[in-house]
Amino acid sequence: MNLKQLSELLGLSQTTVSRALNGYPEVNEATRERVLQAVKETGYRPNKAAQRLATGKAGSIGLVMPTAPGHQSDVHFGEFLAGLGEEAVRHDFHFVIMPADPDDEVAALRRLAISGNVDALFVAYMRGHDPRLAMLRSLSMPYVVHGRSFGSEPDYPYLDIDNEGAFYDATRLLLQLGHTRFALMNGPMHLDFAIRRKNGVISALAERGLALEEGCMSHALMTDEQGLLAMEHFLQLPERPTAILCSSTVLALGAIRAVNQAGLRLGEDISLIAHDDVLPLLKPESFSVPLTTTRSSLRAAGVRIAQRLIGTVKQAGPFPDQELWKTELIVRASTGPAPKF
Amino acid sequence: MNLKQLSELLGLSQTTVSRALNGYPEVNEATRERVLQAVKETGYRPNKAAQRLATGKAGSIGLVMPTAPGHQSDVHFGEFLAGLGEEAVRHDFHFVIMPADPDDEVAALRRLAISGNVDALFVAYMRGHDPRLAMLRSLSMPYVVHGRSFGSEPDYPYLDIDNEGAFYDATRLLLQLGHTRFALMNGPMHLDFAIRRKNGVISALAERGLALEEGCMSHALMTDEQGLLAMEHFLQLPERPTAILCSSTVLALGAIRAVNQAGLRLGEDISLIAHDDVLPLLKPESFSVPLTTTRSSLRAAGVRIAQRLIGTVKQAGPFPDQELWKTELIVRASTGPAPKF
DNA sequence: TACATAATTGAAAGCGCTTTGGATGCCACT
DNA sequence: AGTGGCATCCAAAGCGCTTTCAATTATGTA
Repeated sequence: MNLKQLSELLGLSQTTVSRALNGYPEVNEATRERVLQAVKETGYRPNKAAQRLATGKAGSIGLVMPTAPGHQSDVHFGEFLAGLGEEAVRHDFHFVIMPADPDDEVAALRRLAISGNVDALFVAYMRGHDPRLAMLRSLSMPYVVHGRSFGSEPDYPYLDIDNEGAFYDATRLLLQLGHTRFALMNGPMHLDFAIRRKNGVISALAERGLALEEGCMSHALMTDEQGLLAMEHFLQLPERPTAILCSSTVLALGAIRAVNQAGLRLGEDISLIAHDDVLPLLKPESFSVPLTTTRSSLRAAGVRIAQRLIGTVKQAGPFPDQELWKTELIVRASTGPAPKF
Repeated sequence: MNLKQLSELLGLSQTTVSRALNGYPEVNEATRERVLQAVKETGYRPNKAAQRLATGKAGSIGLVMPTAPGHQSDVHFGEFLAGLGEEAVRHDFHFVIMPADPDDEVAALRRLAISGNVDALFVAYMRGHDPRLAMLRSLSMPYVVHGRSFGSEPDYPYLDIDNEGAFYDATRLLLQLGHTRFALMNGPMHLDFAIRRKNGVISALAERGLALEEGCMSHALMTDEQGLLAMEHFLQLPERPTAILCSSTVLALGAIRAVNQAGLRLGEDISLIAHDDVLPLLKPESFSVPLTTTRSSLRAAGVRIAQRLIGTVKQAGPFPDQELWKTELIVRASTGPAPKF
């Protein structure tokens, strides 16, 4: 069943039927009723491809999913997607996901944009001086960046959390507890959030005349295995750190295992603060020693970005271009006074 | 730049240019070269919407992502998606993801199918007597089911792992180690894999004249929190089970925490076997007590399903309709002889 | 040389929708 | 009766591609 058939069935023109369906005002209410009734009876659905060709709108937002043989799938990605989805489903939007090799993201993004399959783009996993920004700017397609790109002019639409502030505050808390030996367990070095979190730690330490030793910093994928390895390394240092800052509860999972294996007690021998993306899988409050965290819901960010993206496509009012969310510092049992030596 | 402009530029007809681009044999090689060259220079990309309208093919596979406010995002889902993606990217396919309320999956799937946005469907989270099967059959669109639907005629295309066999084997191993008190920590009751795994346990036990007590079975979302709760419950039973079968390493994570908190030793007081989907996040071999598991890579399943789906759309040879993968039973330290009372 | 055959290319008809630019009829008002 | 304004509706022109059918030229064969 297509428009033509439907309109013949009704004895109307395609024009009128189309207008009736799309809520145009210049159609008689009685006629509209008839059309709607016929749609119900025949089960007519407009052909999306045709609609898209005619209007240029696709009703979808695009994103690139980094993936490759051997590439770790990322829990954080799934959670974020759920947030986007939650909002999209309210507006009858869908996603087009372009899987791409992580080394090929710029090209993949461009391909996605000019594929005509999407109305707007969502971009994540931002890096310092991210080359995608220039490309996006040249694209004349709405987009929102999740995160920011350290070193680039912040004149693009983004939603980010205050990573630097979060880790600054967390570090200050530990300083107040008397800690002087710090270690930072971070995400991959080139990623923006990792850079900012590091800066947050460094600047809080600097205020007390302290520095972050080179060996007290790890950059790795945020898996529990990497957390274990990094912590094992820290624990072997001659001047063992007593205060650990951790970029994810997933890393913390492994880190804590290492702490336990070394026979140390979390919250006493070692204090640890992790950033909590509010993954349903890992609740910091139900760790055996509940975790002190900086919290910001990844999912909520997904919802918000979807709102902005879809809103822009539907031209539903202006949205703030830049949003920076504060995180919450939630103190639980994994932090305590620095041990006395 | 569109086809018309490009063809005028080349002094050729749209027909010839189109054929040159799509690899038709009846075009002069020299001409094809010229066209390809011009494409490179102009950066011409065919409009997908038009292509789709003309051919009816979208170059994409569709899937429904269960999501709702408060709905747990599922690590397993992300991992599976990565597998699909890995294969899709090799064929320049993408996904269209339709987020939908879990209660609305049948309707969402139908909407997706008739939206004309996809060439094939992937379906997961199968339930017993799943109502989606009948719908899919009526659809005349290729699809592959991940899992099966207990109680339905198995005449649909699927890829599944031998859940019953896996848990049968695991249970037998524990029986051989002398265990007599079993508990099963399962996924949501209505899901097919949960039903089959339960059956596997029950039939292995039945061979020894044993039964699975009602209180020794839990059905819940596969998160570590649920694992903790279920295990705490098991440990309070008057006849405490010594052998635990667990539907996911994620559940096991919480379960083990409960075991530790109760001051019991894994592999001695309590033996545990978990099913391992090979999540990069959770490696059973790096648990503090390495986990005995039944293993089958979720990601590999994703790759394979994508192969079948894309292959079918491209009409690249026939594929087996039903595939049932065996799991591996990998013995590590979390299983040991039944304790003597 | 004449004719069948193969190799290349093109014109034009869709694919199913939206939207522009009129029609048409009806009414109120001069 | 003449005019302008409304409310409705429609024919037809795209949107940018693929594909059928046909035309043209080159090649080979009798």
